[in-house]
Amino acid sequence: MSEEEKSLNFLEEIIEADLAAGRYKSILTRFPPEPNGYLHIGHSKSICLNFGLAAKYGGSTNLRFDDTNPVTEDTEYVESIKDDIRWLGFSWAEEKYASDYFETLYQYAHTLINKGLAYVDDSSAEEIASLKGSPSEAGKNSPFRNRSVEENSQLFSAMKEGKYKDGEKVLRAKIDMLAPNMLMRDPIIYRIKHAHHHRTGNDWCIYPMYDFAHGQSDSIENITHSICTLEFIPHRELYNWFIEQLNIFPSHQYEFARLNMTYTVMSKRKLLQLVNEGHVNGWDDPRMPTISGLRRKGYTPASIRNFCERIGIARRENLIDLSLLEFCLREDLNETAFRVMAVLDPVKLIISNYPDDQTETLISENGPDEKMGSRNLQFSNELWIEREDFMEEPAKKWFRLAPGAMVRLKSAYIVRCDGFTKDDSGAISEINCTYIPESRSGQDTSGIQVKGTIHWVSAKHAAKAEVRLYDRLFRVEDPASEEGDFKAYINSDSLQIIPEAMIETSLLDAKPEQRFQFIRKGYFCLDKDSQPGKPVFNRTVTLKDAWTKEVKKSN
RNA sequence: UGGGUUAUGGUGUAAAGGUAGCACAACAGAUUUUGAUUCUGUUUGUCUAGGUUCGAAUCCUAGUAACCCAACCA
Repeated sequence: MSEEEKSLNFLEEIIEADLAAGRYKSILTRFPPEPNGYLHIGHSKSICLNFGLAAKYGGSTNLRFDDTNPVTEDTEYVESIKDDIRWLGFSWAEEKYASDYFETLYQYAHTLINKGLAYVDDSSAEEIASLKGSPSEAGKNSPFRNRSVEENSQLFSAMKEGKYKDGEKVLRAKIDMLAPNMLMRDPIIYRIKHAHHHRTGNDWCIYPMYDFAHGQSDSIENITHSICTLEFIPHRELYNWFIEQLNIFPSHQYEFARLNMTYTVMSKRKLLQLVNEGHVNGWDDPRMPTISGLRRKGYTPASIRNFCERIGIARRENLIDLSLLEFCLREDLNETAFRVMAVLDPVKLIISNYPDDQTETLISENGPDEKMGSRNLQFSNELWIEREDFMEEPAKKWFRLAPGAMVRLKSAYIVRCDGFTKDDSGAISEINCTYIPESRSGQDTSGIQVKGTIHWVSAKHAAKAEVRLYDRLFRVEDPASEEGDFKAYINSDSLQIIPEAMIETSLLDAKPEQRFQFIRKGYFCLDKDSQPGKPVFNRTVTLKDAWTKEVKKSN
């Protein structure tokens, strides 16, 4: 074990080196979402990283909302983000907002102006863009670049006072229009937005840009390691430039590769489209890769944390198999979920030699671990079994029910199929069996060995439930990199609703977010749409299924 | 005037000049009152071409490929 712990990711190496060199007494990280959408599984990689690193090295983590763009942000998102982080199992040291620092940031801007390092530009957005050049073409200086410190100072103050309309003026850092890094070509650091901010209301009509808020906020909070994703690499030069010019606490930015996962999309923009255009039913639709969607689907916080641990941290682009996430989920659920019986596609099984007026109470274990206890099951001569567990003409290697064949009814008796009846459409309507009285579960003296065990529910005692089965949202592994609109690759069969599944009555006591294994069918949990007496279950994940694979292979 | 970042099995991720390891996936077998779980085993890899070295995924040289940067978004 200690051998494995020796291999550190590159951030752990940096931190250990910093600590060993005495550069910091302890580390402080931050998780900095913009409150303009819901968190997704990609964010959980960042959350686990930032909080995990701090925990590992005895530091702490701030939650900071990067709320510098009032037109896209909302309190609704702030609350959902906090919920999701707490649900994942993390606690932040301090809850901060970039907007807490608007006054300080404004003063910083004046500092820059006074040093001759910022100027007010009256150019239009188009003019600024055209003078900016391109990656392979140098930029040109703005005609407003050489305004005096006094004029800039006055103009910037006037911007703050609301003397100008949106877009009329901006404040720019005066760096180098020839810089190969586009971000160093006099980046805009303040723009005018007469908009209502979810926290500061109408106090401000100028708002700092990301680059003039993020690093400064890190610095103000004394963040030691500011960890972000790869696309911010070019920002690091600017990040450091501001810290140096402002002479403030030197936080350092480090970048890692964001999470991509097969059969889903991870950009907020795309997820927003799925929600707004009705391809899913909201941000917490169980098919969404959002934390709230995964949570509603039945994912456990531990499984997500474990997943984030296993995928590792590095600096190369990656596309993680969805199957790894599902593996982590099953690993957790296998140990914790109670086993119950539910029949999703019911067909009637009649036991001809079991008295019609008799009901028997059987005992079934709740799980592989004895500590999970047991419960009572009602047994009678009329049962529901899964339609797919009967084959009129059995395939090879089939060891479920078929004419003349025997199977064990889980926790009950062995039955032999004597015949069946069909309805007018040719579908099986009833399966006739006899049971072996000496084969009762736990006290079997029949000596009969059967290969198959199937689940069942007593028809006379069954309750009903709606069951929702979810499949992957997209038909292709990487919809975002596919040609054309990613929405063309949506899996139209990602949701299957079973209006009336037959469930054992103990499931009527299910609590929200309580997870079950429906034996042989998968893991399920109660959905928030449930009403008293009218439960709704979501399939969290299927069980691994060697039989279906076998069938596919022989076809 | 372009700059930056990254390349290890199907997918991730280790190996800091010295046995290419681990996990997922796949495949095979054993156990099983869940065709689940568990257990055992197998297959598959250092971007290319040169070079240095007793020895290279690692160092050097030259290529190649992928990704990021031209919002008054973050």
